[in-house]
Amino acid sequence: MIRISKQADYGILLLGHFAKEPEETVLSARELAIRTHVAAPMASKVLKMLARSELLESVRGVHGGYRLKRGPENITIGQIIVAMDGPIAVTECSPEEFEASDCTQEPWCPVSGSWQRLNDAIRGALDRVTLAEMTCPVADPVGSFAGHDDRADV
Amino acid sequence: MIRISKQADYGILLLGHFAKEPEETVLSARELAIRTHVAAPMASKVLKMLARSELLESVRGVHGGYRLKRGPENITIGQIIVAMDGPIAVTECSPEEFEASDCTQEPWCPVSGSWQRLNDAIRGALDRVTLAEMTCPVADPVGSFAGHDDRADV
DNA sequence: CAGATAGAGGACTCCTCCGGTCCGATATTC
DNA sequence: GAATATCGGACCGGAGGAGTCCTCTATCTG
Repeated sequence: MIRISKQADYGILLLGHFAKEPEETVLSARELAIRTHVAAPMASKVLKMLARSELLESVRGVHGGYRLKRGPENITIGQIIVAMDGPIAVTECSPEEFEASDCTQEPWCPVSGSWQRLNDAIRGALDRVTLAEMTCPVADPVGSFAGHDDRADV
Repeated sequence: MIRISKQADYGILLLGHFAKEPEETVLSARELAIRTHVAAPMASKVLKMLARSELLESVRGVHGGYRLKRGPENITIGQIIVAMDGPIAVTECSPEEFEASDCTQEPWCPVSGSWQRLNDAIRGALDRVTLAEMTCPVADPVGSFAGHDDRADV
């Protein structure tokens, strides 16, 4: 678990292909679907969402398609996930929606306050990686952004 | 998204109640269900899983129940989530299961290598918070483990 | 020893929500 | 105006999570 949705996954994948092209390159949904081996309607759906989130820019009409709105080094994984899946939060009971939520725990919840920090930690991790770094093929693109790698498997 | 399962949530909640008791306290599933307002069968199920993962110790028979196996400062949120939801990984295509996976992307995937680092980052964040810190009511229990809090909302 | 209590382990059902598809409308080019 | 794209929805099927229940075993108590 602790998984992101498949659509967010696709989003990163699709944007990855933009990052490997020269800036300002326009790629159509169909073209991208072929390259990424994602079903065409699905790719289209994901691209639409990314465009609505200001990560991509759409070019309509013949020879249209999508274009990266910012440089790949200015797009973080966190932003992509938010675009696809909505706000990042591991639990429903985030402070922003305490009232609306059906969290029957709140008054007794011994850990209520600390969720926010956990969420922040994860957000931080996701926002410290840019698209450019993700697509950089081999080397150590991000430094040891995990903090410390001396940890064994969780 | 980027959410943990509800059961993991319950797990943290339940363990939180142990952390607030003196060490070695034995609490029955029924008692905990009442305190946490979690349905009894559900609480029982979660406790069983936690016991199997060596986080709790069970005491059978009359006046039985569960007891924390380690001090709350030696139990991390990451461990609890792993116990409830299995290995932490945001995508299916983790290297450990490349062969078995149906990841049709691998050969072309522009981001394959970097997922591991992302996962590590998240694991790190979750393992840097202990149960003891989560239950500490107000203060700043964990320092700014988010790395930097100067970030706005993602 | 017998009965009551509590956990162990699993099977089982319900139902939400994700993944995926499709269609009609609109915009652009030639 | 015909061809090609995106845009914005609605729509559906199924996997898997959430939750329940039942039986078996272990332990304590009277």
